[in-house]
Amino acid sequence: MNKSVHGLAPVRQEAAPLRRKITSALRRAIETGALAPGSRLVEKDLCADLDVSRTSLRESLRELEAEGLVTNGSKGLVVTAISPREARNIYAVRGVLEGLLMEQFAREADDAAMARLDAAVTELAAAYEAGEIERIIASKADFYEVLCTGADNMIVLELLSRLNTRINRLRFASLSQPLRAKASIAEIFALAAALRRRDGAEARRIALAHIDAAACAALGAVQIHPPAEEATP
Amino acid sequence: MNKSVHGLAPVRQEAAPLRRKITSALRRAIETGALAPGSRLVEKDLCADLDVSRTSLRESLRELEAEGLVTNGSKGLVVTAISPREARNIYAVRGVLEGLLMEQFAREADDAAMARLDAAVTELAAAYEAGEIERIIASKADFYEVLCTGADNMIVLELLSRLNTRINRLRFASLSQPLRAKASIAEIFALAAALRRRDGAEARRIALAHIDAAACAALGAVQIHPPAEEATP
DNA sequence: TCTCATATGTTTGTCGTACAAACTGATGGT
DNA sequence: ACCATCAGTTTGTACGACAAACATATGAGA
Repeated sequence: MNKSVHGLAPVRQEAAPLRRKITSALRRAIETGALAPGSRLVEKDLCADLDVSRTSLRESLRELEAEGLVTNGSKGLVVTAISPREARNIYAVRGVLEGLLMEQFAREADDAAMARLDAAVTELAAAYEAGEIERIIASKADFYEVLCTGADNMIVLELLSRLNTRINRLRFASLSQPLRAKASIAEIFALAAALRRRDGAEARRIALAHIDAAACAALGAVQIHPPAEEATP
Repeated sequence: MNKSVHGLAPVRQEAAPLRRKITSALRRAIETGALAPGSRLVEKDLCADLDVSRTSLRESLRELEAEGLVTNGSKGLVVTAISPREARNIYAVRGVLEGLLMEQFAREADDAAMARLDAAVTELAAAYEAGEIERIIASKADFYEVLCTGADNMIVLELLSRLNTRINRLRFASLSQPLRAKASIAEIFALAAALRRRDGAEARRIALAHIDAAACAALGAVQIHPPAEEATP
C-alpha cells in the first residue's frame, strides 16, 4: 500500500471528526478498564464528562455497539463483559486467523514487506525489552499491520483488530508478566525468521504456540488449541 | 442457549428500535444490490426514502460503517465495493473459521445440538431443493447458528455473520447455479454425517471443499485454499 | 410494620431545527 | 479555453423537545 520510496510515514489524520475522537476515547477507557465491564453507560453523564453533544455521543455509541465493546442489555448500554469461554474462543479464533496470515505472508510477501517486517520486529522487541505495555500494544498493532499488508489480506487485519480491542484488557494482564516478555521476544524472532525463509507451516506453528502461551498467561487456561488442530493426515 | 424442552421458537423481537429497522433495511438493500457498490449514500435522500429523521438515519449509518458495509471515502459515504482480492480473502478466512468451528462442534456438541443440527440440515437441503435463494440464505444462517451454539463459540458466529453480509451479493450469484445446489446438498449431508461421527478433521475437510466450491462458483477463481493449508507434518 | 399503588424523576429513542465548514457545480469574466 | 468567484448541497455538530420505558420514592391502607 505504502508506495513511497523514502521512509516517510503517512501524515497523521489531523482533522478527525469529533465522533471518532469520542469513539477512541471510550474505546480506550474500556480497554484500560477505566470503564469497567458491566458498568452502565449513561448518555447524559458521558456527555458531561466528554463535553460533547448527545447527538455525537450516540453516534459513537452505535459504533462501539457494532464493535461489540458495549452491549444493549435490558438495562440500557453496558460495557460488554467477556466470559472466560469467550476469551478462550477469541484466542482460538486468533490462532486460526494468524495461522492463515502466516501462510499467506510466507507465500506472497515481496521484499519491501520483508523489510518492513524486520523493522516492525525490531521495534516490537525493543518495546518488550522496555516493558512499556502501551508501547507493546502499539508495536504489536503495527506488526500485524505489516503482516496483513504483506499478505495482502486486510480482512484479517480488520478481524484481528476487532478481536484485540475486546481482549486488550486481558492483554494488559498477560503482558505485565516479565517472564512472558522474554519468551515473547524469542518467539517473535523465530516467527520472523521462518517468514523470511518463507516457511509458512513453521511460522504458523510458532504463531499458534505464541498465542497459546499468551492465552495461558491471560487466562490461566491449560489448552486452547487441542490436538485436533494438528491432526491433518 | 435455547433451553426449551418444547420445540418453541423464541418470540420475535416486536419492539425493535426504529434505527434497527433502518439498519436492516439498508443492509438488505446493499446485500441485494438495490444500493449498488460504489453508489453514494446521501443522507437527505435516504431520509426521504425511508421517511425517518436524519438523527436516526445517521446512527444506523454508523452501525453499517462499523460493519464495513459502507465506507467513508473522501466523497462522503459510499456502499463498499469488494475487490476480487478481498472476496478471495473473505472466502479464505471463512475457510479457517469454519474449520475451527467443525472441530469444536465435533468435540463439544451435546445430543441436543446434534438433533438441532439434523433439523437444520434437513431444512437447508429442502431450501436448496426448492431453489429459493432467500430461503437458502436464511436456512444457512440458521445452520451456522446451530453449529456455533453447539460448538459454544459465538465469536465465530459473529465474525461469520459479518463476513457473510459482505459477500451475500456474490452468494446470490453462486447460489443461483442449479448444478452447485445439487452438489451442495450432498456436501452438507456428508458434513453432518462426519459431525455425527464426531470426526472433526473430516468435517473440516468437507467444509473447506464446500467453501472452495462456493468461492469458485462466485469468483471463477481456481484455488482459494492452496496446498499449504494441508501441509501439517 | 409491611405491602402495594401512585406520583415523581431519570433515561432512552426519536424528531425538528439550526448553523458552520467543506465540498460541488455553475456562472461569468478574461 | 481557462480561471475565479458565487451559490447550492452535503456533512458534522449542537440544542431543545417530547413520548415512552423504566426506576425510585412516597404515601395510603391492611
